[in-house]
Amino acid sequence: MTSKPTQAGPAVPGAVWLREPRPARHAPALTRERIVTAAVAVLDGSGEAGLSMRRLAETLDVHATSLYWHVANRDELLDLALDAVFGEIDLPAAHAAAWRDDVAAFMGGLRAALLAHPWSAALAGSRPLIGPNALARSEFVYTALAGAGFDGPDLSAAAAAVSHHVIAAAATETAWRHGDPATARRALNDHLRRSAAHYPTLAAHAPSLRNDWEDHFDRAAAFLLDGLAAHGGHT
Amino acid sequence: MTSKPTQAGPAVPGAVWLREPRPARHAPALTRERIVTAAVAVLDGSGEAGLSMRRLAETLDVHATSLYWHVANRDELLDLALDAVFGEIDLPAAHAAAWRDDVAAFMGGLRAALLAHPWSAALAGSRPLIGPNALARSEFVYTALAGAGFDGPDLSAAAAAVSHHVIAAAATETAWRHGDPATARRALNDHLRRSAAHYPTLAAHAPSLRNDWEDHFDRAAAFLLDGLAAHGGHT
DNA sequence: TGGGTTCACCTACAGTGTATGAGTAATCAA
DNA sequence: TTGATTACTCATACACTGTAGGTGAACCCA
Repeated sequence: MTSKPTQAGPAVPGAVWLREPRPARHAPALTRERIVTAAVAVLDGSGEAGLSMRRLAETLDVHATSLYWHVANRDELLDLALDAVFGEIDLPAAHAAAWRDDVAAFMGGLRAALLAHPWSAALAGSRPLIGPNALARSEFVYTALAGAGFDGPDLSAAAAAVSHHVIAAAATETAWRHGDPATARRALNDHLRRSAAHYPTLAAHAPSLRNDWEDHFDRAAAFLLDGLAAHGGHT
Repeated sequence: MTSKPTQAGPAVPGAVWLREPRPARHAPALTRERIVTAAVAVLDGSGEAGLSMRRLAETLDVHATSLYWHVANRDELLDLALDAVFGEIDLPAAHAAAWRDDVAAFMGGLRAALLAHPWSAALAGSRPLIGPNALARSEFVYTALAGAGFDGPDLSAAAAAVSHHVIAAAATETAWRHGDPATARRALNDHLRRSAAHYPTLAAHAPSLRNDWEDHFDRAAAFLLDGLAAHGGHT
């Protein structure tokens, strides 16, 4: 009877985080870490659909099935890659005097990391973010908002609102920028022109839309932050 | 030389909306509409990964390649299915006296539609929402917010903030509820317990998290709406 | 030295999206 | 009514996917 991969179990969502990486006895060729960084590189170059186990293995000079010793399946690999992106968010070591600065720093850092890896925002919106790096960043927002006076369900709601806004905005931005950027825009304009009677307000404002993404993001973030400030109590 | 599918072109994102459905001369077996509703049914039953062209064709008593006469490729089919979900949002025919009621109605309707089709929220976050149904709903929010005093870039930023929050919240909710709901939660708790020292605030609040999704959603929505109210000017 | 573990490899399978071309039935022009 | 054209379905085929199962070599500890 051969050895069974007892660690790399079935494909239960979120189960990666219950599993330690294989302990490396003496510098094996493959490591979970090496695999994940290679996966991020492939994802950056070819997007989510462009990551196949065989192609990833090729970049590591290894056969595809060897990856399954270190990673249960492709989906878990995506979890790990995504958490690696969260690891790139760098936050101030100490909290600022004003909670709003902290939250703004988090939003900016998260947005930058997600935009730097265009595949990541869509992924972040579609699965529980419970990797260690994601949790560490969450902790930062939680403490910042707790300092603002939030507590209990309001605290988690506020934190969720902040993350949600950044992730969704980054996902929309990357979605619009992907591939031929003119196409989606032409489709939109075409549609609006043909039925401008139905969408008068939209038609009047769509052209100004989608020009300066960062400005767009900042305005929306300001709305949210002002709303939070009204509830938090503290300044 | 056989006829070429001149309409169903290459896989350019957003290009579905530039293409009319095939004109039905006399009740053909397959219709774009029939395909899309069947696709929604399969998606509802098996999720995004469960939708294959062959399986969809089977439910229509048709061969897989026949679908490509009416739909360019799988990706466009997803675009169409998603827009069909947006079509299920029913909004008040006339605008309410208070803009906030309109926006709240939109948020509730969108959330309900996305949750009714668990595959849809993740999809909505990952592609431009420019289908006719999506645009019609956008128009509603735009006019409501315009009535609140928003204009120019602020208007589109406000509208985006509203949609973003609903989509991201619905995506998170469905992601957590998918499959074995206990697993992600156990992974989170396990992680928090093992390193509670690193995540004190998170550890203190996580248990209360993820219980009442609707309450969670409403609180966050209130934060955003209050923030908008502070900027809009009008009541 | 022997036994057990670690881990990369090979083979194989069922399934995927979709390009291409052939075939059929309905329509239109004459 | 005839012939040509279009609208549409089907069949074949290809390159590629994730991953289960088993094999064998290198290493560790006894």
